[in-house]
Amino acid sequence: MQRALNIARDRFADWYQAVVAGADMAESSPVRGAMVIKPWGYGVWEQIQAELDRRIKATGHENCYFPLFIPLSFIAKEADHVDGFAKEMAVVTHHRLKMIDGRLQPDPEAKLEEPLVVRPTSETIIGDAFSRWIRSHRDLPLLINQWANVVRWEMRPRLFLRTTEFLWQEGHTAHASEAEAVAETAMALEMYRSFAEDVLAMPVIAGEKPENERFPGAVATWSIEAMMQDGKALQAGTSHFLGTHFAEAQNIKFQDDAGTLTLCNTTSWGVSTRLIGGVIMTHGDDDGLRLPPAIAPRQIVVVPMLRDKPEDEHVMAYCEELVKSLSKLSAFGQPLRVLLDNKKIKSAEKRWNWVRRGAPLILEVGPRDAAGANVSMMRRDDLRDGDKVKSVIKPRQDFLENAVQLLTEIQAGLYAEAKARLDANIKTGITDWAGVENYFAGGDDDFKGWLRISWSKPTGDALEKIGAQLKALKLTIRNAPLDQPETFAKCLFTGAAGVEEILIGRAY
RNA sequence: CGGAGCGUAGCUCAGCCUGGUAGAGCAUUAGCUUUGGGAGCUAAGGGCCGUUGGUUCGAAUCCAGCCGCUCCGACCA
Repeated sequence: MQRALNIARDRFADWYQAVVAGADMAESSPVRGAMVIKPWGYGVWEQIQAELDRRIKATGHENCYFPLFIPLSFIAKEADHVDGFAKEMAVVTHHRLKMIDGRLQPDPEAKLEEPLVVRPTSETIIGDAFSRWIRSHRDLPLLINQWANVVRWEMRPRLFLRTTEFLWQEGHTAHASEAEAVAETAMALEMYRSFAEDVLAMPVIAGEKPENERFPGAVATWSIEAMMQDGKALQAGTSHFLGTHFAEAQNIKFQDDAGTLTLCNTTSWGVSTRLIGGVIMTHGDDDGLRLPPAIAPRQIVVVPMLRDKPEDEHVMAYCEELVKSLSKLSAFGQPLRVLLDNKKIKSAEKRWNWVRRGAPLILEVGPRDAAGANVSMMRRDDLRDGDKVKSVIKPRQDFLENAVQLLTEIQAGLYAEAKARLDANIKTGITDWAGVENYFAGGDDDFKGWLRISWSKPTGDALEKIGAQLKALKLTIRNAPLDQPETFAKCLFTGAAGVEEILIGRAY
């Protein structure tokens, strides 16, 4: 059968790259690990930004912008933070180039007194501002967000999933009490969960990261974890309770109503362009991407079937009117995003381009459709009947009346499909290490999903040991889901009394 | 940074083992045909065969270095 892609999901890594390329979302750049995000990929990011930004503002946060460059000394202030990020830092050491021996290179005369790091995250530079902005309990809570790019010098980049430079949103807040800060962290986590599920149609498990997977410098880290179609986990968003660690390091203090100088409790939380990788690996199929309508830059694409004949004019006029009528409608609280694809390329090619890009609804309109007031409709979420492409002829008026409902159905359908996969592939009931080994035996390519097991939540060296044990099977602890039972089986690792259930699995 | 594989036309790749004038399909351009859907025929354009050096009368092909990409590890949103 002829597919829109020439690689199927059984070669998942190759398939992923084929989808990104086929959907024309991004490409690698001359700089290793840094990607060019192309209009269709960036369009998805703009939808993510727009909707998440609404939610961030609705919960009382304000947007700011902090510098890309951070004085090296700032990073050095929080010891764990240094440990976590030192190995992946881009550093600016000079401010001028000079031609020396015929080669353009940094001018030794123009060496910076203090090197600047390119932000890998902004806790330190925002903390510095917080220490100046906060004086009184009346300045709290301070709720800030920024949309920015960050740089982490990663070893093995993968488009969208792990790039040297990536785009994200980072929330940073300061609070008068620990309880308030923890509540803020929970709020952000819940915002991410609902955003992932309702907007990206990507079901996730929200929970707390174990001690050894925490953000460097955090007291506690929570995450949402999504299951990709190869069974691996993708950490899709994080929320960190930083306690007073950064407040201590950066002197973020306030006078309470009794006049006592007190350290703030701070939080930070973020999601990145990685979400786009998650959407691809959650919803893509062997014909390319399938975009949830809520984030599709174009939800309906109209492809006129032109043949350089006089009736083309009528077809175009009909299509223009159709697009105009559709554009008056609203779905997911926003005006419908409709495109008339009038590029001067072959119609058949247009169709397959939109299939690969994952436009939720593709309408083909030929002379006979135009004459009969019909449209030929393809649903990207339900493209084929066996090997054949399902193209359904519908009266134009019916389509207009049902378009919004249809998009809502597609959104729900993609979620339901992914949710069923997630639920079916979290295995419970394994109670000893031999069972884990046995379950994850066999090839890396086998679909395994995750295990939900009980443990005694060891810390320190005991936890390190478990980490190493898991690592031998390429497993990690993903998180301890928020939703916990009343009673627990014995700890799978130690045999001690269980106190918590955790998810383990392979991850990106 | 370690292990494996790969760099040949815009794209996907063959040719390399066994050295002897640079190939195919798709895409592009032109003409004709076709017209409910990824069309057919004919013709044309398009290559420092990643890069530097070595071996050789002769290198896409053999050898070495370098650069880049992909996969597997270590790192990670």
